[in-house]
Order: sequence, then C-alpha cells, then structure tokens
Amino acid sequence: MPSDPANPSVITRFAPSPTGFLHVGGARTALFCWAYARRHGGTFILRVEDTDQARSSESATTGILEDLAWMGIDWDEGPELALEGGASSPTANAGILTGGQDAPPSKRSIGGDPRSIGPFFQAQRIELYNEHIQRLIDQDKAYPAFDTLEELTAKRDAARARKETFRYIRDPGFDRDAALARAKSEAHVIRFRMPDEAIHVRDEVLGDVNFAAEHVDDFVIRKVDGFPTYHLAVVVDDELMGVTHVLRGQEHLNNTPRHVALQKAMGFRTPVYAHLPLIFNPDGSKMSKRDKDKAARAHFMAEIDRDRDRVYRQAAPAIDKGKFEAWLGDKKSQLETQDLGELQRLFAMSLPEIDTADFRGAGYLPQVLVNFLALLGWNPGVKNDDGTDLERFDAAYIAQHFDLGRLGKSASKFDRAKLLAFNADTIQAMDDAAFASCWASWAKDHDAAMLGALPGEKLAWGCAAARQRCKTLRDVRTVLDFVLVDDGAIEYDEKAVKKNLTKQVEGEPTGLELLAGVKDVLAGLDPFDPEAIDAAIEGFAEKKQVKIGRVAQPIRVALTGAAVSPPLGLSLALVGKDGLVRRIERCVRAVQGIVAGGS
RNA sequence: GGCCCCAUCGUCUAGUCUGGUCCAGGACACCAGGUUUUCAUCCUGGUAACGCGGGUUCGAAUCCCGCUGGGGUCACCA
Repeated sequence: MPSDPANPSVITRFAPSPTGFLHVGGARTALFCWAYARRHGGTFILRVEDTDQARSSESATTGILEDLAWMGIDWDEGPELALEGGASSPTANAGILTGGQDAPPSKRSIGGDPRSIGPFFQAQRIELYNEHIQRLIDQDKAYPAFDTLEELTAKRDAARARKETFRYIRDPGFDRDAALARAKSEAHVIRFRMPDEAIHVRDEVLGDVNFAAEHVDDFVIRKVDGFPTYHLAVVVDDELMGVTHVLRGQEHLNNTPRHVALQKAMGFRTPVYAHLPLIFNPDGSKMSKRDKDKAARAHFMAEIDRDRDRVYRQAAPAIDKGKFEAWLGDKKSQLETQDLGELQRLFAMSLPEIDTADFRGAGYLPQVLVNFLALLGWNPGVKNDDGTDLERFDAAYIAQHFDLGRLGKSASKFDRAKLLAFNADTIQAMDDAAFASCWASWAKDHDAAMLGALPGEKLAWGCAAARQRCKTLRDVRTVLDFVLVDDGAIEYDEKAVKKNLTKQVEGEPTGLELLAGVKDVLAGLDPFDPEAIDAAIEGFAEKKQVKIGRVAQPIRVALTGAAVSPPLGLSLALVGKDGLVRRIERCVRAVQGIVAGGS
C-alpha cells in the first residue's frame, strides 16, 4: 500500500449509529473512509455511536459490522468481528473476487485496539465525555439549562407561526452560580455557550463555507439522561482517537460549525472535512425504509384483489393477522423491519433495495456493489485503451487510487438498472465453477430450496445452465424454476403448444409425433448426462431429417410448459430421466386431449 | 420561511480549477439491425445534455453576476 509522505498518519473513521441496517449511503461513506485510509497507509477506525439509548440495539451493531465485512471493508481499530473461515463464506468470497486485498488468510477477525483508544462504543465512554463537559462548565463555556421539552416546543411553534427561525436564546437574566446550584438537585441539560463569532469551515469537496454567528445557537451537549449529544461525543472522540480526516454525508454540513466551535473551545485540532454528496432514489426522493414498506403494501393490495384468503393464509406464519390488517388499512403506518423481512421471504417479493443487506439478499455481488457505490460521487478519471472511461474496478483499485480531489459536489440518483447491468456483467465474466461456488454459498442463506434441488453434479449443471441467464444470484431461482415444479403440475402455454406441437407442416411430422418419438430414445439413454442427451437429440433429428429446433422445442414445452429453457442437455439432465419421461408422457396425453377435444 | 449546498444526455458521469483541441466523450437505459435450436448472452449502429438571462473575452460547458430549479438543515436523533 503506498504511503503518502505528506500525510504520514492519516486516521479516518466510520461512525454508524446502530439503529437499523447499514444504509447504502452509509456503506458508501464507510467505503470512502476506508479507501482514504488505505490509500495513505493510514488507520481506519470503526466507532459505534450508540448514545441514543432508546433506538440503539446490539443486533443492529452486529448486522452493520457483518455487512461491512461482506463488502470487504475491514477496520484496523474498533469492535472485533470474527471472520467465518473457509472459501465458501461470503466474506472470503469478497476477498477473492476483489483481488484478495482483504484480510490475509491468517487473520481471523477484524478490529482491535492496538493504540488503547477504546472503548469503541460511545455508551461506554460516558465518563470521558463528562470530564470534558465539566471542563467546559468550569471555564464558563457551557451551562446547565432547565427548559422543559414542552416549553421548547411551544417556543419553536411560536417562532414557526411568526415565520421566523427558532433559536435558543439564553435567558438575559441568566445567573451562572444560581444555575449551577440548581443543577445539583434538578434535572437539566448542558448547553454549549456558542461564541459570538462567525465560523468558517474549510471543506475539501465544497470549498470554503461560512456561517454567521447569529445562525448557530447554544446547543445541547448533554441530555437530561446524562448521555452526551452527538455533537459533543463526535468531537471528543475524534480528538481522542486522533482522527485526521472526517468524510461524512452532506447532511452534516450544517453541523460542522458547531463541531468547529466545540473544538476551538476545548483546544482540539480541527480535522480535514469532506462532505460527500447525497444519494437519492431515481425520483429524487430520499432512499428510506419507507420505500420498502410502500412497495410491499402495493404488492399485497394487488394480491388481495385477486385472492384475499390465499394472501392471509400465506402471510399467517410471518405476521399476526390483526397486525397485518392494521398495517394494510393504514397507509401511514409502517411495518417493523423484521415483519417486513419475513413477509418478503414468504412471498418472494422483490422490494426496493435500501440497505446493504437488501442487496446481499437480492443476489448482488459485494464487489459489484462496492464498485457501483464508489462511482456515486467519485470516479478515477482514467480512460481505458479503447477510449471508454474506466468505471469497472475493485476495492483494491479504490484503495490505491481514491482521492478527495475527484469527489463530486452534486447529489446522485441511485440507478438500479446500472447496478444490475454491472452485476450481470460480472456474473458473465465468471467461469461456471466460480459462479457455482459463489451461488451455493449465497443460496445457503437465501435460497435453500433450490440448493436442495441440486445435489451432487446437478449443482454444476444447474449453475452452468443458469449463469448466462442471470443478472443476480437470485435469478437462478427464476431460470431453474422448472426443476422445482412437480412433474404433474406443469401448465402448458397455449401458444407454445400450438406453435411447437400441433401445427401441421406439409410433408413433415408434427411436433407431437417427434416428441413421442424422441421419448423412447431418451428413455433408453445411459448415462443420462448433458453431453449424451444433446448427442441423442441431434442424432434423432438427423434420422428424422428435421432441423434440430423441430425436436428441441417440443421437448422444451413438455419440460417447462413454455418454449423457453436453458440449453436442452443441461435442462433435461437436471430434471432426470424419470422425471423427463413422466413430463413427456403427460404432455403428450394433454395435447392429444386438446386435439381430440378441438376436432 | 431562515441558513447552507448544488446545477452537462432519462440516469451515473468525463470535460470546468489551468477559457480555444467539445457543433461536448464514456457507461447504463432506450430504439433499430445482426448472431443464436428457445430464452439469455454476445456484436453493430442510432436517438439524446452544457437550466435561463446578463456580463468579461477575439473566443465560455469552462470565469463573474442575477434568476430559476433541486436538495440539505433548522431536536435533549445521529
């Protein structure tokens, strides 16, 4: 890893708050923080901002750490995460496919605390924050305040009614000693005494940004529950952990003057700031959990129109009926993430992907997501030999070339079609064996049914048959769906039957006749493998002096009900000889019935 | 509404700092052909953008101003 002499000790951090899954926006921030540290041979810290006691959870923390690791983002300092061993784990795959730049095989976990700067959970650092808060109070740079939430809300509403901006105004008759005495026995927050001066922020992406003094008020630095607010905690931790570069979303730009003022007041350094452009939905709205909720509701509304009872029956294992009804009935309500996840699995719905875990579940490859995310707001500015822009690269490339100078300023819309195309291209570039192992490890968690239907050599056949037809790992399910269908449950497409089985061509046998004929050839085949099957079908067509399509298409109809399937040899081998014979016989009977009934 | 940020094809963007090589390049999507026993893959070609108005200049996508539009933020959330 190249180290930059001008920046001998770059330290970056990603500091998620564990209130849910890792949002793609957060994932990109983490990626850039990681890449910047790697590029400069520096240190990347992961810190968990769990000062909101009510909303934080341990499971969310674990989920975020795992999603980062899945993308191949490893942190030098922070909570430890044990890596799954073995080449089949998603994490190991990420490493292999991104050029093996991740943890060496000997490294079984990421994180740690070599500099003794932890703990990395803010909830465990309360005393540290209190020391600094006390110092600010002692220096008269902060003070206790006793306003109730109701009072503040009332003032805010009043300001809004007057069409003015609410600013917290210190009581003109404020008496410091009295306030300190009162604070000993009364619930209170601590507010920072914002200096009466304009704040200048230098941002590596946006340039110079100035905030006039009157627009920043005395903000709370310690809540009534004793926990610090984000502003205080982030400033103290960044200083104590030696953070030199802060890369974060542009929604934080307006917080920066507060942080700079706090740093000045406490005698801290101001890190280099780089505010990253935001990421939106294609329609310009925010990418939020809500999108999933809305899509799911729309899906169910449509389904219920068709068959209400079936939907309720099918949903039953995932969600309480009352809860389900209440949610469907109230467009403003939102389902809990867990319930929504269960329903999604049960109904095999595809909902808009918002969180990293969504993309993982939908069958996107980690290196593709990383590539695509990097392109949202950054690009290497390099041409390929053929004159096209370089836009396909892996995490290792980003780690070697990422720089702040090439960050964009304007927000971008998340184009799933392009991500899908990238994913498809990457799958097309894999060989069948690599695809098979990649899919199998994914399917273990996300499509156990299909994995179970492909024992032994069928896994390789199935993946070879599906790969070229897949844009995501999940697509294997759609492509090979005919394998899972019961032999006796195939529904025949009318047009396909007419075109390929019953249509009469002067001087040639019908598809139905050819199908019946080829059945005997296939039934006697041993071994029943793709090569043998293809050879047998070819031989049969030759003997009957028809083009191969005249034989192939009827078989497809018998196999899948439609005139579409992966290559025949592979497809037939997947269903197996017995299944195939059953399907052909059933198809012949069904079509003969149609012919007899119709004439 | 106050404050702050942003503005090139439908979308992601190159080009903007260092004005001419740009009647603006690439990618995805879309459209039209071609290859293929089906589907898909694949190949070829095409449509398509400098938000508007003023400056500055011999010359502006590039510099300046205004307008318009979009976004962020205004919590004892982070």
